[in-house]
Formats: sequence, C-alpha cells, structure tokens
Amino acid sequence: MIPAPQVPQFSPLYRQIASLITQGLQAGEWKPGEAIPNEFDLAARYKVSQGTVRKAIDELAASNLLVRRQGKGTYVATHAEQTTQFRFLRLAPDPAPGATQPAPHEPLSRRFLDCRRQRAPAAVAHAIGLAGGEAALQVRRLLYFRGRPVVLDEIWLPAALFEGLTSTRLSAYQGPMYALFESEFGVRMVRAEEQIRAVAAEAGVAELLNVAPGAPLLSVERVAYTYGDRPVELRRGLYDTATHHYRNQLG
Amino acid sequence: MIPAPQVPQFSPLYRQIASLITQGLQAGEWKPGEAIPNEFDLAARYKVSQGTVRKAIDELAASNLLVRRQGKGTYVATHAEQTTQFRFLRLAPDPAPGATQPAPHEPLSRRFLDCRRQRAPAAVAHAIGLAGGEAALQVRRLLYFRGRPVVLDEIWLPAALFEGLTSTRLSAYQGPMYALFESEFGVRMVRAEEQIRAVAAEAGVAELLNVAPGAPLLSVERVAYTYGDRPVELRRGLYDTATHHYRNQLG
DNA sequence: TAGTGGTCTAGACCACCAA
DNA sequence: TGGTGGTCTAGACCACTAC
Repeated sequence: MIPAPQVPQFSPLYRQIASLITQGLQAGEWKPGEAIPNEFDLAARYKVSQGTVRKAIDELAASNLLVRRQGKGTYVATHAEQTTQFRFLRLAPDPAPGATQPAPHEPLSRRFLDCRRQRAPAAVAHAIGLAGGEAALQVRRLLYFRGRPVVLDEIWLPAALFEGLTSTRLSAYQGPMYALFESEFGVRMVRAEEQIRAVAAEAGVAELLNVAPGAPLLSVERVAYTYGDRPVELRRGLYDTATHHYRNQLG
Repeated sequence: MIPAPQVPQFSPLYRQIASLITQGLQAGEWKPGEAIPNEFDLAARYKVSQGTVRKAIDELAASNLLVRRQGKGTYVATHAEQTTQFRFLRLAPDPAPGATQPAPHEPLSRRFLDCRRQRAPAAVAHAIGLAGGEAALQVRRLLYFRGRPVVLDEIWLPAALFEGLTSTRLSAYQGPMYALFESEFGVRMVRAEEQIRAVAAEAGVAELLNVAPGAPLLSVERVAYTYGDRPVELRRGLYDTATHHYRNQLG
C-alpha cells in the first residue's frame, strides 16, 4: 500500500500575511510603482505584530514582488525601471578582448514585425493554459543592439487577456514589453522558466538576423507566469551569439 | 568635481557574525556534511542574541553555504548530495512529446579523457587568478546520459591547489567532481557565473560527441568561485542539445 | 525634525526529529 | 522526552530620506 502523501497543513502566520498582501497586489489595490502602507499600518490591519508583517514583506521582496527603500517605504515592483530592465533579458555584449570591466548594457531598440490573432498550436495552447479553441495572439519582433539585429522573438499570448494589442500600439510604446503589459493590461510577469538549446538558423530567420543560413543560434524558450503561478506567455527567442552571450549566475 | 564614492561603513552585527561563521567554514573548523553548533551556543560564543545568530545563518543558508534541518541542526552544505547534485549542472532531458510531467534526471556517467599539467593561455590564467607562469591543470572529460555522450568539458584549475590530481584518481571517484574537490583538496565551489553561446561543432569535438561536424552546440563557459569570491576554476562545456536543454529560472 | 525601513534583544511557545 | 530549528511578540534604538 502506498502511503498517503504527507501534506504539511501548517502555514506560519507570516506566510498567510504574505499571501494576503499578494492578493492585494493581484486585485490592483496597490499598483506597480506605488508604495504600500508602512509596516505598522499593515500590522494593525492584519492584527499581527510589526515583526510578522516584516517577515512577510521580506519574502515578497525576495521574490521581486516588492522593493524596499530604506527611509522611504516599500514599493510595488515594476518592469518600467532601469534597474529591473535586464532581469528577464539575460543577453549581454561580449567583453572587449583584454578588457577588465564587463561591457555595459548597450542601447537597445525594438522592431515589431507583426501581431496576429491566431489559433495556437496544441503545444502552445497547453503551455499558456488555453482551453480548446480559445484565441491567441502571436507577436514577432526583432531586438537591435547598436543598430544590429541580435534577437528574433516569437511571442504567444492568450488573446482574452490582451484585447486591443496591435502592432502599432506595440511600436508606439517606448520601453520593455512587460512594462506595457502591466500598465495597459494589468498583467504583471512575476517569474519565468527558460529552456535553452543550440539550433541552426533556417533561411527566413537567417535573413532577418543577418546571419548565414545554418549558422548556430541560441534558442531560448520561455514560459512566463503572473501572480498565482498562472502561465500567460510563451516566447521563443533566437539569439545571435556572435557578439553577445546569455549570462547566468549559479548560486 | 566627481564626488568621492560614498562607501557605506555600517555593517550590521548579523553580517559580521555571518562573516565570522564563513571564516570558520573556510578554515575547515566545520567540514562539509557536518553540523555546526546550535544557535544558542553560537550566540554565547559571539556574545550576541540568538536572533542575531539566526539572521546570520539565514543569510548563509540563502547563499547555499549552510543547510538548515528543522529538529536536527544546521549543516555545512556539500556537493556530495543527491539534492545538490544538479545545482551546477543545469542540463535536463527534454520532456517526452505530450508528457505532462517533466522528465526525471537520468543516470549520468563520466569518462575522463586526460588530465595534464600545462601552461594556461593568458585569458585562462587571468580568469583563475594565476600570476605569470604559474602552472595549471587541464582536464577533459565526457558526460554520458543513458550511455550517450552529451557534454564535453574542458576544465582549467590552478595546479597549486590540486597537487596530485590525476586522470586515474578522477576516474576512480564516483560522484560529482566538485564533491571530490571538497573532500580531497579542501576546495569548495560556492558560486559560479556562466556565459552561454551557440557554436558549430569542430571536427574533433563532433567525433567525441557523435554529432555531425558543424552541428550547433551550446557553449557554456563557467568561472567557479570558492569562499571569498576567489575564482578557482574555468570550464568550457560543449553541450549537445538535440535531446537535452539547459534550464533556467528567472525570478 | 518626522517618518520609514533596519537592527537587536529577550522571552515564550510551536513544529519536527531522534532515541 | 529532550534537543533543535521555526514562529511570534513587544519594545528600544539605529540608519536613511525628505522636508
């Protein structure tokens, strides 16, 4: 007889508070960039001590939902910030030969190729939680560093969450796509999982990225999640790594 | 006039305690796998409250130097553990088509090709902190999943730290290389940085990995650090991603 | 100077593990 | 049952920011 899985029922107070705060974020009670109430006010509201609220906020700050600023307050994290800009795009320019300092981030520009309402292939629909037949949006875009194309992205989104998203609207917005998602559609990307492979460039792709057909490219497949671990984006990026690399920290 | 950089002098007590504990780890006072003293004993030793020790340990556990086990004690982390096994090797088998569960980790075997004492190229010497002319060890090995070669690693180490490391000794050891390093040479890898690119397989590499010449491979360049952020390994891995992928979490 | 987050303490009690 | 880490509280004080 297989023993029933021992599900630990116990959940400490601070985790319950963290969950309540997350619900407030999800419900839009506090918007990205805004400050949440101070620790004592939250403690009074939830009828716990300040230390417990503090530990709850610690957790949320550790998972990048909140940002603490000593002396000022605790703020809702946003993708519309310089410092958070490259949290999800891990591509960096190669260091110049002999350089001791890592190369700084280069100016980046975006070009949107198309944005179509379309039936998603089964694998895609499954990944972003679409029931049979629900519509999806497919966006394709190029990223340029120093005027050269380096990344080709193909992005799938549930159409229901992004009604009114068009190529022109994407092009008009200056700044990261995820910042537009959170300000215009109330969808905030919280975490993502990536699968990385090396592939050979197909003809059409090669032309867009200005590389030889068959050239090795990095394939980066990402599923991005919003609050409550709901998957809301599938993205396949093809990176030309001739002058750039994907950087990663192992802890 | 450029303002002098404002160096924050203030360091909270718990960080000083964390630093003292780290020194103990570095000095080998507590060995990988062993338990450190309980929180009250440490508090008495450092003349602070248990809460402060606790916060210090929290930090060290967060950076994977220590492992807490409720009801048992706090232990020095080790690479010789199943759970930590794949913390630095981020290669996972592709899920079977239509599978809902991610594929489990596959049995892995290692084959060492050679281990030579050798002058390191300048770039390598610089990366692992070798002064001019100091000797290095170069190790090459293959990793097999299900009997098939998937990874070719070329590894550079400072010879001074690994006196007596030979191909036969590497082959004799069952388990991760980093576990051997920590138990036999007292060098514990704490964190690493990786740069990932897509490259085309050269002839010799292609043969070893059993792929066509020119096939796209993942190039994973790693610098691994021990205590005190000292770089002690440079590793270049070539991964065949036909049936596997490099997985990454973005938080 | 007022308000916010950050640190430190002391003590009570709870959850988990092993013997 | 005893020992360990884990939680929660209450209060004092420190460091940083803005006005």
